[in-house]
Amino acid sequence: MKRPTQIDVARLAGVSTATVSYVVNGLADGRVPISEETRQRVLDAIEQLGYEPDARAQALRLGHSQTIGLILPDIHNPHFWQTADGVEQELRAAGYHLLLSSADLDADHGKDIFKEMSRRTDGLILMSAYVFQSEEAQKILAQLLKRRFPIAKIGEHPAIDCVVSNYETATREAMKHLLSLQHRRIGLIYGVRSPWEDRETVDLPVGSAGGLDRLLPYQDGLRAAGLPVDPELIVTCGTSIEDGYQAAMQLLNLPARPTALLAINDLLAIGALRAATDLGLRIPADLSLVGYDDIPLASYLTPRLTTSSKDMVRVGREAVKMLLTRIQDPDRPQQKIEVQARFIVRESTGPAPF
Amino acid sequence: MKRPTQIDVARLAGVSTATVSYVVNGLADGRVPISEETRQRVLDAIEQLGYEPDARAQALRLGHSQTIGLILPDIHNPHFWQTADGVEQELRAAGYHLLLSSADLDADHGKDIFKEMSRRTDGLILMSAYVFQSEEAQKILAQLLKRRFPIAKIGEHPAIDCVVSNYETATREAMKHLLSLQHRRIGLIYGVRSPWEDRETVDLPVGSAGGLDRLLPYQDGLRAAGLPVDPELIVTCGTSIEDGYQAAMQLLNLPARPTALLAINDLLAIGALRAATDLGLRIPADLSLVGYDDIPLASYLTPRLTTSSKDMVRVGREAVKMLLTRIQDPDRPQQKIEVQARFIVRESTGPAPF
DNA sequence: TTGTATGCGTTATCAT
DNA sequence: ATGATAACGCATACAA
Repeated sequence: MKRPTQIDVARLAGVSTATVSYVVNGLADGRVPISEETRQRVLDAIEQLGYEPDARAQALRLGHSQTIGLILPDIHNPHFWQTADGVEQELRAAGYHLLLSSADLDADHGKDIFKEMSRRTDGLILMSAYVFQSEEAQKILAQLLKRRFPIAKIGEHPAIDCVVSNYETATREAMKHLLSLQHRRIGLIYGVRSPWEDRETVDLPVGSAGGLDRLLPYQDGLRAAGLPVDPELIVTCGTSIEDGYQAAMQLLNLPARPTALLAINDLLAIGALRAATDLGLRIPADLSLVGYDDIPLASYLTPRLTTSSKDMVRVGREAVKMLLTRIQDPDRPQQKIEVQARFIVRESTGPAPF
Repeated sequence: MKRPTQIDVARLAGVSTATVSYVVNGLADGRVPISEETRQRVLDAIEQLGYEPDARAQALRLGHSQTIGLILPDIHNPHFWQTADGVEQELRAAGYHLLLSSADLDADHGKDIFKEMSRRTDGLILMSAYVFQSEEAQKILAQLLKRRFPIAKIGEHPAIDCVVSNYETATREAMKHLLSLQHRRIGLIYGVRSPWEDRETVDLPVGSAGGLDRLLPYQDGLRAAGLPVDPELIVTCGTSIEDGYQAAMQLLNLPARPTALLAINDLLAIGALRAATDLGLRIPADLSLVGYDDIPLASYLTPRLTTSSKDMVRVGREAVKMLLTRIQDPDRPQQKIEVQARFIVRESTGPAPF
């Protein structure tokens, strides 16, 4: 009653395992050296036994498993789910399978994920994440690269195929937008801290994962307008809705209350929106709010959220394409694709109150 | 420059591959028949070469891959992400890996997903989905069961370990709630249609996947209160936010406008909320709205959404536990776990307007 | 047109 | 304490 193998089929059909393999694989090279009669016999045996080739054995023999790995920085954020969505779609279209893992909560085990994933897949799609900043992880990554293990990264990287899409330009536009609306005190909800980070007090993260693509242009925008960068207006917090709520509460209870809030992602913005409502503040009349990521909900909220969009589904798809071509041709020069982000003005921003 | 194998390590350390295997595996049976000296030598060689055991070969040899598959009915719905989240967490804790696939868009290929997943994993977690209603799929499922391939299902099933959690009771409560608030015309946004279904006009789906656990109690509730079941008040649609929006628009433009709306999930409810807002209707003053699933956002919306919660993260975890015990002991009698859903009254429901 | 034999990288059983 | 070696299930080069 256990899984039948090629041998079982061969026995039942009265042929050799090679023949079984031939008919199963449709006879690789164009040539079809199998008589219709035995073919049928084998097919019948397969049908009768319910034979399915063992993917593990195939993987060993063939040297690949048609599986690629995706490591998400934070499985709770819809932003990343959209990416996963795109990745899954494109992979499936290409006949590949998706091994999914999340890195959150797993600071120390980051390197293990890394190892484990690379051991069981034909390629990896990485996203900028804290996990990869550890020395351990970097070492493993270097090793994979040396071995030319196929990797594509979502987010900038000097030595890896990558699809980059950051919020620098979009943030500049957002600041211009806010500034032109006469906002002078603009708060930043800088939700970049993962739960596990609290333990080991990590320094400010690098790359867009750390939200620097939003933090820096924010500061620049202020300075360019001759405004001070008030540290009081930047609150660093976690990435959940509740974090956004708390951060906004803190900001909105400041003696000199900001008239606009930049939340580093839409989830945080939703928390902020709730906080504003709870404080009796009307948006955008009393407070302007801008988010990031343009999650599907953003345009259905009341008010519809002003935000920036990265089209992560597209980013996910591009990453897959990139990875697949890399697998196909390991010698190809390093690739880099840019997916433009765009700033979208909707209803949550308006003129500063007097 | 390619992946080093046991043989490479053995050569470099001047030992046999068996010895390498011994030190890598920490010497299985308690007994440790390896001298500290060679041990070090092997370890050094491993370090130097950056050797990692090949998971594919291990899988073949060991007969398992520490990987389980999860098939999501609709990757776009946060409800299912939560499930995946729980599954991923629990799996990781148990040292397993997650092969993820989505069934949406893939009516015809449903059976293929099925096959492919079972070929490469040690077990499967299924959710109620249309895909499995096809005869093809049923046949494959039957075969897997006969072969005693480990499967756990999220949603009722007569012959499979399952964790069930439906909305029957919750819906009854919701109806009672609405009725006691004097609502007499209650609309149902019945978002159960997948995009691909349009092609082949499928009959009404079975099981909670089809939302019957909400439809039936809804009708019963009405009848029990002596109210008619007006087909006009039930609009069947897709599962996206936009679908919810459109459905609500249709309902709210009825000559005899309903005073309350039941949306089969929170996404639809959010669409409905937007529609109400666009029509100048206030919630809950002019219209009561109840959703399902209690997605994280639900309690941050304005108004906070009255909904029902299934705790899908928990469901996901339970499913994994179930599957893992099944793998460990294939002879165990069929299991079934119920996870209670609860109806949560928040701010989107109130007394019917006059 | 089909069968034989070999190897993919491991682990585990037997020797030594 | 360690080394040969036989599977695991499959795909293929080569023979027949």
